[in-house]
Amino acid sequence: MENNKVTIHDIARALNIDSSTVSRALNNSPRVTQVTKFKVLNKATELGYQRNLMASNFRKQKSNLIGVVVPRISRHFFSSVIAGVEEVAFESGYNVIICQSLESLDRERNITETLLANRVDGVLISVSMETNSNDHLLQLKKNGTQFLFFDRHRQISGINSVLIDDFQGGFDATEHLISKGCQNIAHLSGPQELKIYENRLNGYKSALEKHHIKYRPELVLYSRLMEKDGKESIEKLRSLPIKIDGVFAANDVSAIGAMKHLKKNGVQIPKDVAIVGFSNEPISSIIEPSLTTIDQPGYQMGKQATEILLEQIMNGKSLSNGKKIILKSSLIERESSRK
Amino acid sequence: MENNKVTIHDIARALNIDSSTVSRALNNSPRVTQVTKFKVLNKATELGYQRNLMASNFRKQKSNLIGVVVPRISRHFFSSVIAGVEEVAFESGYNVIICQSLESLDRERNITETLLANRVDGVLISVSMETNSNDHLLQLKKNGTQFLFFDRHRQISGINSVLIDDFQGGFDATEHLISKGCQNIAHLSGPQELKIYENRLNGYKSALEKHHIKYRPELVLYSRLMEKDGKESIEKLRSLPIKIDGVFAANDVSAIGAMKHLKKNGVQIPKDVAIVGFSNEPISSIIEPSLTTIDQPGYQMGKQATEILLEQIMNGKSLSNGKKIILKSSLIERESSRK
DNA sequence: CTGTTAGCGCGTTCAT
DNA sequence: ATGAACGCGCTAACAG
Repeated sequence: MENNKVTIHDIARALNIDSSTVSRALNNSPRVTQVTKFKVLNKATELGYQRNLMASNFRKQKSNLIGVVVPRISRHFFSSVIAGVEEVAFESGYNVIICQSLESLDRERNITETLLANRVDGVLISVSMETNSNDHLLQLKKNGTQFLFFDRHRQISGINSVLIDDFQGGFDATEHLISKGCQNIAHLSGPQELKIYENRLNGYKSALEKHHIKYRPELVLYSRLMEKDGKESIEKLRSLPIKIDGVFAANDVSAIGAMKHLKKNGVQIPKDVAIVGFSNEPISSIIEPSLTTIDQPGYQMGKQATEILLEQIMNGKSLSNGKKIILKSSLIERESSRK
Repeated sequence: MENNKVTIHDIARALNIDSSTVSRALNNSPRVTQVTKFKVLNKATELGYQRNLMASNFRKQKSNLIGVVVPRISRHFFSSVIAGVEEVAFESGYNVIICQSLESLDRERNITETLLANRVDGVLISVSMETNSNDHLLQLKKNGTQFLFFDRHRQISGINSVLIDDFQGGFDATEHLISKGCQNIAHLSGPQELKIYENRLNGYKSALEKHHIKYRPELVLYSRLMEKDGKESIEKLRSLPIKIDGVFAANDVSAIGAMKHLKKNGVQIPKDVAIVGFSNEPISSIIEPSLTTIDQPGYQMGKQATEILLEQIMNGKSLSNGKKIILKSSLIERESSRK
């Protein structure tokens, strides 16, 4: 409970040297002799000294903090990304501060404000579903705070992104359904403000075209892809004159909502594979869902994004301008429990 | 790119008042007139002032940071906890810094050191599998840094914990298997250094006793509960003369390893429900695994733990001494795909 | 190699 | 209600 009040001055006083020497010794500066280093280190442990990074960071005008903004940390994709971020950051002596936008633009604005006030050295962000303007992001840019998009990005000149090949993912998902014999394939898409949903939709269209299936706009439903949206979308689809025989959902959450609703109502989608979502829940690989997923390399994405961000921080600027790193996703087909 | 150099002094100068008045105005102190407040606020936005929390925190000797230490953030239980932590912390103006021990004691020590150096106001920790000593935790205590265990705790006098009723969970899981007709139930347990595994094991024993099934020590395997441990445990069990007809795994990861191995080798566990693990993966509720889980309220735990921690921080000390908050888990049985 | 000096930006005395 | 002055703990610049 005793407040740790030991500072470098206390060490200095005890040793009859100057605090700046102590500082240098503790930072292992080459400009101080081994003997004094030794003495200082000893005295430090003797007095129970603990370095005060708050003071050090403040003095150096560097927080050694990087902020990560995600819609919701408990979604496995995002927590995987963060796992990667934390590992790379930790190795480089950075701490990671986590913020959830909870899919709210207001909150996202609030968060960037706080991060700025805390003088974080960099920001990694995957924007919310509501984010349809760039003002808060431009503020980061104007301020000179290094940042980077991952996954859910927006178009801002000069800002790099680490992305997943969403077009290919949408294409693969749709083609997979077609290969299973589906002809009337619905697509649950998200806000077209977000490039990722636009791209997945384009992949869907492209696959249909390749296989000479007519694109029907009424089979594409737009929502914020929450669980209830999946449910409601299924409702709407069932009221159509067309019999849907495959669904491609643009995220896992809506897919879950759709699946639950289908099961609850005992609806059998005729063809074998029904829903394709984007996810990489590890547990899903041991079960037998009628679910094929396009798995996203979240962990890898987190590591890579952080490496780039740290480089930007080092250089005080991005070397590449508005570069997009595209990672591959992989289609994982699982043994279906439907016959 | 222009460095934001605007400080309260710039505002003061522009207004021909003192910086201390500006400081008071910005902090909405009652000891400053409305007129000057107004002028200050206007000038602030005009000059593009941004408060510097680094300086403010340093001056106030308060970081407004709380550190969360988890074994691995990408495990759904932990990311759920963190989601809850972040929400509560954010509302109270605290930032959350995330650290992963990756189940390594060395890393955990390293982390507490960093957190201390960063002068975090409090720490929430769920210890690693390797953690068999308390030195680093006692250091926190000695330092007067408020902290709290959640889930994986250790016994330290005066330190509060938020836990899940592991005894009951183990009991429920085992009794469930018994109700399905299992008689030879194996248990994959973890390091007995950790109370949670000891308690789950005790629940297992207790359920056996209640139903007059003899406890056989050779059916309990101890490991660090990684995927490969699940696999290896199954191997060992198969080499026993006894035919296992049920498995109770003390966590989800080992359960996954076990399941995968069983399926790969086409082993049919005779009875209907085979494995009970601790998890709450949301996606698992729409699929049809031969898996019953004891779901843990991670999100709720995160919120509650944070509330207690913030209270401790407010008071500079814990009001209750070594209190244990016990949350209930719930057994979730899923439609089995085995016949 | 070490000491001296001077802040980083803010909040908090104590005056007035 | 406002100003003057100081210092949080540390590091960087310049001396010597």
